[in-house]
Amino acid sequence: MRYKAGLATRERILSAIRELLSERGLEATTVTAVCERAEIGAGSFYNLFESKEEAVLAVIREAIEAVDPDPLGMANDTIADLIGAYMKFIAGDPQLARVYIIIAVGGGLTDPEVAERIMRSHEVRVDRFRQALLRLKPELSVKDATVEVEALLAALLGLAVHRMLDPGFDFEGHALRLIP
Amino acid sequence: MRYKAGLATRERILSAIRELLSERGLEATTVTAVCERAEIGAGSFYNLFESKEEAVLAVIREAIEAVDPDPLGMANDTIADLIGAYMKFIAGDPQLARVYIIIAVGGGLTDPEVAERIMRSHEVRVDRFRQALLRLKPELSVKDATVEVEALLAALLGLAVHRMLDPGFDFEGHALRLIP
DNA sequence: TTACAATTAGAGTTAACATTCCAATTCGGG
DNA sequence: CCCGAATTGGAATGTTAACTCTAATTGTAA
Repeated sequence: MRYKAGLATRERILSAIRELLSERGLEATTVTAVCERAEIGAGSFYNLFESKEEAVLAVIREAIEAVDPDPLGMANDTIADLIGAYMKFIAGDPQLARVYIIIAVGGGLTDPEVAERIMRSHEVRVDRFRQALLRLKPELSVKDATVEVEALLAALLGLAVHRMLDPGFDFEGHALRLIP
Repeated sequence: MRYKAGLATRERILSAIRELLSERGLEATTVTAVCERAEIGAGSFYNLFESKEEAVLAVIREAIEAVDPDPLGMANDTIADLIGAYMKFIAGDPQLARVYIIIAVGGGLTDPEVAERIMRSHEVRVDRFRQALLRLKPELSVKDATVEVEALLAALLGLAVHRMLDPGFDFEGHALRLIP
């Protein structure tokens, strides 16, 4: 893959996978369906990806990483900032957010690599939120701060999941109410 | 299906589906895998169920119903009672709880009937929690009570999802902290 | 006990899936 | 403009899924 045409096709494939994953789930994301949506032949797909799994994992990684944008240099963010960033991800890129939720719940079970990735990204998030919370309430013990942060993140996750099931759900209103 | 043997086989099939769904997700729940685990031939399966879908839907319905046990006669429950019942479902029947979460998130997308069922069961839950909350805090408007209840249910859902991803997660401790 | 319906196992069918192969076309550096 | 490499579509392959068929066995009501 060195020519422009190849790179463009690669992007079309990844877009098709993103769409199919978020609209119809992992089961419906077949190579045939991806090729149809990307308007390419199967040969082109396998010219650019080793396997279906590799291509799907690329999108899944992308979704997991998108949950925590700018992992560096946020050392002074407030809890409100962090919640805002989470809201921005969920509301601002609903497609990738759906991929994240679907994979976190459905695929995290099956694929140990995905499960590992999700848990690791969650640990990072807990750390960051905890630091922000301790700056806001220095009187808390680390343990109490951890509990509070875990509850906060679970609530955000629950809101995100609910929004996915019910598109009319006021995710942002509820997320704002979670700011301590 | 009128003989005892048939009924027993039917139960073995439903158990196998419950196990496979909760352990390995919808994709891995194939008729072949179900028959292997239930130690029967494919002929027996199709003697008892019209299709794979019918059998899987039977388990899914069971899981959705289990979230709200005893739908009648809880008119005087407190919020604490209702949260306790939810906790009992999640912690007391982790297998069926996993099925519920997996289907609510992964399958609710694909299958409109499942999505419909999940939303309906959610409405019922909101009603029941709201009534309990209004008994506890009569000064709240219906609107405010709805918002509070939606946030509470989303938090419970988030905790349940998290517990599924991380079996060591202290679901019950966090759920108790949600009692108003 | 007997007769008939229910149950059973597993081989066979069909379709969809991931993947491979290849001949034809397109790309772009020299 | 020319040539080797990249890219392409689509037909071919092998596998696995859901489901059907059938002959043999088992259950039970009378």
